[in-house]
Amino acid sequence: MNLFDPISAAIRAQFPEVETDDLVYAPAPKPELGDVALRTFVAAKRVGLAAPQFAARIAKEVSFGPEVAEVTVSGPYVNFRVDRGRLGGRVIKHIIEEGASFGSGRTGVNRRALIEHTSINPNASPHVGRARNAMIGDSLTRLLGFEGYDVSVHYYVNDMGRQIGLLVLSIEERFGHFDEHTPLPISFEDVLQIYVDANRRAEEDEAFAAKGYGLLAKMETGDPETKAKFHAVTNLCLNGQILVLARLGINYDVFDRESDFIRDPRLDAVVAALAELDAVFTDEQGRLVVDLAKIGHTADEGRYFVLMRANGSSMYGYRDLAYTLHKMEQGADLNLIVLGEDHKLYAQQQRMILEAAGFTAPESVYYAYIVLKEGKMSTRQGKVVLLSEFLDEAIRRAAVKVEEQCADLPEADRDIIASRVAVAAVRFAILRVNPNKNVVFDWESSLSFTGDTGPYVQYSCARICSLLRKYGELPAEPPEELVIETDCEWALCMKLIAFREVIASAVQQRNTAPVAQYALETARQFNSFYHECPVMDAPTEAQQVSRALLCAATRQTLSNALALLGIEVVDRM
RNA sequence: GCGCCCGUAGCUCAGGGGAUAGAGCGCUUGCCUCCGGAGCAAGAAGUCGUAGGUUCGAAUCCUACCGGGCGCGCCA
Repeated sequence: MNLFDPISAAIRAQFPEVETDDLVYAPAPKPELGDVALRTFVAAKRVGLAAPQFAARIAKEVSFGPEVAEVTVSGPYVNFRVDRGRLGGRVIKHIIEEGASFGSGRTGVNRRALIEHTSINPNASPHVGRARNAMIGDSLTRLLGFEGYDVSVHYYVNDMGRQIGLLVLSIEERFGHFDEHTPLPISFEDVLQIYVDANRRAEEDEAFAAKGYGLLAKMETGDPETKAKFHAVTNLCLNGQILVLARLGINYDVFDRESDFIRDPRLDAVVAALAELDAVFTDEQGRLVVDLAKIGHTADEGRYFVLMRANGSSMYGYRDLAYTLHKMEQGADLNLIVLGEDHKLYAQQQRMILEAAGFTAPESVYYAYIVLKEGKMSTRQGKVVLLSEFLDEAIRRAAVKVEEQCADLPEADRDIIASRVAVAAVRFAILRVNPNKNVVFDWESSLSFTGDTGPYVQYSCARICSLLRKYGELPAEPPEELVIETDCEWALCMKLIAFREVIASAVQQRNTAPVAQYALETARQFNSFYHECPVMDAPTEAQQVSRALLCAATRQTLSNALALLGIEVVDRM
């Protein structure tokens, strides 16, 4: 459904050389100028006229249908006054018919997508910086699902590595022997401090650090006892992490363990292909190294990529190649991976290697770090704001507010509302910022419930719910034409229909931040309408129905937008 | 040093070739006998990092510089 198709068709009837895509519509900058503005720059070029001349000819020569009430020219712009009731009616009807899928471009129907995100080291409770990855990944998952993709969410469990080795050592040292079958003597919450201590000690105590590597080497050879210990520790951490993330509504379909990709037979083909190109060699110290210069890398920096250590143990990047091949073998139409911007070069190197060997790499989505005022977060140094603490505080603050607003509701209901509001605040604060920007973490602004926040959008929905409860039943069949007399009703209609373009662009850019921005603008537009236009007390019944329908369509649109951000609406708050 | 990203109001952020650059927070002022004040309306606040260039038109594209973030051979 394209609202201005009739206008475009009329113009093309007169000027056949103009393409539909050349005709760009936007709300007129001021309501006095008209309802819709057409920019003629592109189309004018096509016709071979200067934009102002072309605009004038459109106004004079084209005969428009009943949708258009008035045409005026302002320089290169053609401003239309349209039949608001007719077009608005079409918009509302469309939204109500589409319901929860209003806005979807259905670009993913009958297609499969695989997305990997979060993939935190299973060593401690996640901090809000890591959560940015999870939220972006989860939001993209929802967006792809909305578009019709069958999405599978993968979490790569890095259950190998020196850091896990150090953790295992420390726990064993302090609490004695354990394995996969005896319950660990510690809880998830204890791990962070143990991890911090272990890292500090490894810096000073060389023997300790070496023991960590030793454990890793044993792990790599498949020693069952070591494997059991690693699994015990990583399971504890992973389960704890999953629970925290689930509180934010983030879930996963598949957990892939790094330790399953040691010495993967698929890697032989990759190394053989690289050897064919003379791009892999064993260096003087016995390491297996890729020379990326042989496969298209131009800079000196990052030219060499080590696959295996001299002692024969594999590097993370080597195992990751196998994992990527494993993911690509699933045959999804779209493969995404969400990575911190510190992984950019690494991901490029992986891509180069895979493509040189005749495989394809997933598409990367990057995000910049959330930093503290004091500098960047570091789990190793314990310099973090934990996601669970952040969420706890958000819930605490939301509960206070819900208590005073919804005193009549049972406690269980209030708890649900407080938790949804808290999640809205937390997710919105992070998701609304474009991922390529650093975020300086601030407790106050990210836990605010007023202004440009998730709860503000939720509040707008709750307000509509309340209003529609009082209004009563909406007509089953919305009328073809609405009564739209004020500028703010019309502006709201225009805002609602713009949702589809926002989604299309979000899908294309793999970025849901604009969806958050859109939700804010729409909520603001609605609240403005709400204060200016009474619904129940509108002068005529036709007007009451029109406005009530406009409210319902707004709620649907906001609810769809919030759903993509992983935020649930509430009918009271 | 080289590469990638960012620089817009006091602060946090939108806008990423087109009409007078927009929000929120904070500040000033109105609005609850009125559908929810987690709200609305208005005001003050900007050489869009700097300097060149491309264009009918640049916050937006290009180049250089400045400032910040990230990365650059046996961490993951």
